[in-house]
Order: sequence, then structure tokens, then C-alpha cells
Amino acid sequence: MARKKEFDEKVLLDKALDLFWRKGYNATSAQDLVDELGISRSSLYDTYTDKRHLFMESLRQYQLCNTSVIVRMADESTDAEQTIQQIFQNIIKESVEDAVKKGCYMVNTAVELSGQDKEIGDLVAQNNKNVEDALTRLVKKGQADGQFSTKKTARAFARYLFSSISGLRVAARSGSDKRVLNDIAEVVLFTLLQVS
Amino acid sequence: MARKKEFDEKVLLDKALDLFWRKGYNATSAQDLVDELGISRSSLYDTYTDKRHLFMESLRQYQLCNTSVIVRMADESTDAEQTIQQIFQNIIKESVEDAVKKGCYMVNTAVELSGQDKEIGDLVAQNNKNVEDALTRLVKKGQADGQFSTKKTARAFARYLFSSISGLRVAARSGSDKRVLNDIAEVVLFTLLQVS
DNA sequence: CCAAATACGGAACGATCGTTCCGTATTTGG
DNA sequence: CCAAATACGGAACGATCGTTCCGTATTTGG
Repeated sequence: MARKKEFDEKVLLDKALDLFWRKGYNATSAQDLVDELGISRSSLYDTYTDKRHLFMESLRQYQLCNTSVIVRMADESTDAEQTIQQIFQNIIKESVEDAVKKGCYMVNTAVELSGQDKEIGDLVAQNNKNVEDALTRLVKKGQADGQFSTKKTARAFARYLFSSISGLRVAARSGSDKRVLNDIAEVVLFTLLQVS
Repeated sequence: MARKKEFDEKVLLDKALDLFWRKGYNATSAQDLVDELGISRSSLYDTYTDKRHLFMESLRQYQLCNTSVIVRMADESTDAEQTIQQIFQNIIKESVEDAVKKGCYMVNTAVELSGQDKEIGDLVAQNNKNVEDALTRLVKKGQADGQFSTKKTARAFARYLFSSISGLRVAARSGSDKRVLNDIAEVVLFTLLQVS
């Protein structure tokens, strides 16, 4: 029984996500958000509580859209080797096509805030655990199918893959070009195949 | 022909480095620096020009102390395989012993500032290039000695190793415990040996 | 021993930070 | 059609930002 919002809450959450992703939390001011989202301060605070709350919402949104894709790919896989290749190729593609070199929002946030903000650190840690667990299931499957070595545990391989992805994302954010990213991914995949 | 400084410029540069390393650039205020270094604002600005300048000095200091160690290890190596193991073991040791989980200053800075500050981005890029080049020479040596595969170029392996180190450092900063870091390093080294 | 030069502590600068408030516009239920 | 409720734009809040200024202390060359 009142006036309706003139904007779409979810569309603007995506805009905020994009801004935080690009600039990081500390370097993004309330004024930046007002400019980017195109709404007034009062609407911003009325809708999203405050800057930190909006940031956490955007992190959850990212988790929902980007991280869970990897988890889904891992769990729906019928060919572990091929799925891992796909995961890496997706990341390369996304990185190369991104003109502003945003890297990975979770990696960026982990580096910037994990040590300073417990709640955000916990969210990132939970996210990482989900991915690591999914990769572990995927590697276990690959081991059962005789595609991967069993000389290390599936958990160890999964941690290795996760760390490789982080490294690739840092390289992407640092501005490494396509050739560098391809080299990295190729060697990760190559070494993975060799161990079988 | 005037009064002498009551503090050691280099000792305080190390303190500033430690603070920036821990908190990042944007989250470290001038007040934080005054508190940590124990000198007044005027002395801070008189000695180090301004916050950004002090930050860049600390980056150069880090490059001098930490990054160049890897370059030296690579160039003085007589056994490429063993040297790479040493490099990883050093990083693990440093990460495990660091209670505040600072990670790698260059990685942290690359993630926070490479996209926003051209001069800092260039410094990080130059640093990365130096490490990548040193690793390339090291891998080339390992290939010549028959320790590593020649199915990929030395450059590609070097980029892979560099990215692996970045990933490891992100994991360390995110608070991964010793077992996780060990798993990652072991698989990197394991896969490296397998390809020979 | 004094004039010149630099270092110092701490107050103060304008700018920007994240957040709140206020007066008005709009919508809806009765 | 009016009372209640929410959304809006934009001014304003106190706090903190990075930086400068000022008056005093200390050192050194002549």
C-alpha cells in the first residue's frame, strides 16, 4: 500500500557487484555506487541497508551465478578429464573477453578482506570449501575411471586444481595476455594427463 | 648542518612495508602509519613524501628482499629440480610461520591496485617478468639436464610455476592451513617430476 | 655563541567518507 | 478521496581521510 520502487533491485545488485568486482571494496565509495546504480543515497540505503551489507549480498549473488556453475559442472560430469578441461577453458574465455580484467571476485575479496573481516572471510572460506569438495568428487570419479593417477589423494589433486585456478585468476587480473593464460592452463592440463 | 632524525629511515620503511603488506594500501590510513611507525605526521611526510610514495618505496624494498631471492636461487642453481623444491618449501615455511597470513605482497598489490594505478601496475608487471624470466632459465637448465619434459617450452613451464606460486600465496592469505599448502606444493612438484 | 638549517609534536586544513534526515511525490486500501 | 505508507532527490551529519602548517627543539658551520 505504497509507492513502488522505480528500479529493479536485482538489476542494480548486479551493477553493484560489477563495480565492487572491478574496484574492490575499499576503493568503491558510496558516491561511486550512487553514480553507477543511478539511484539516490536514500534509495540505496533504504534498499540495501549499507555498503557492507550490499557488498555481502553481491558476494552471495556471485556465488550463486559463478561459483555454483563449477560445482554443477563437476557433479553432472560424465567425463572427468573433459570436464576439467572445460572448466579451465571457460575461465580462460571469460578472462580474455573481460576488457577490464576483473579476475575472480572471490579471489579478489579473499586477498583484500579475508584477514580483516571475519564474516566475509567465512563466506569466502565456505565458498572455497564447496568448490574444493566438488573438485574432489570430480577427481575421485576420474580416478575411479582410470583417467587420473591415484598416487595422490583426490583431495590433494582438488586442492592443487583449486590453487591453479586462483593463480590463473590472479594472472588474469594482473593483465596477463591470452598467450600467458593459455600456457598456464595447458601445462596444468598436460601435467594432469601425464600422471595417469 | 642541522638536527638529526631520531629514527632509522630504513627500519621504519620495513615497518611500513609490514603494515601495507598486512592491510593493503587502501585500508591503511595515514593515522595507522603514524601509530605503527611511532613518528609524527610531519616527520612521516617530510621523510617519505606521501602515502603513495611510501607505498611504492616499500614495494621496491620487498622486491629487493624477497623477489630477488627467487631470482638468485634460480640463477645460482646447480640442480634445477632441487631448486624448485627449495623455492616451494621456502614459501610454505614462510606462509606457515606467518601468524597474520600476509601472503605475497606482490600478489596482494597486483589484485588490489594493478588495474587502478598504472605506475604500480607497471612495477608489479616488471617484477613478475623478472621472476618469470628467472624461472624460464631454471626450467631450460632442467630440460637441458634431462630433468624436465621438453614437450612444453621452458617459458610455458615457467608461467605455470609462477601461477602455481601465486595460487599458493592466495591460499596462504585466505588462511589455508599447513596441510592444504603442503598438498598443493606436493602435487605441483609431483606433476613436475612425472613429466620428465 | 649565534645564524642557518633541519626535525619534531601536534593543531589544523579542505576533501571525502559512509550514513541519516527532511520535505515532497506517489501509490494503495478503505 | 483521503489517510497511511513507502520511494524519492538532495541537503546535511559527524567522522575520518591525506596533507600542510606552525611554533619550538636541536644540531652544526663559521
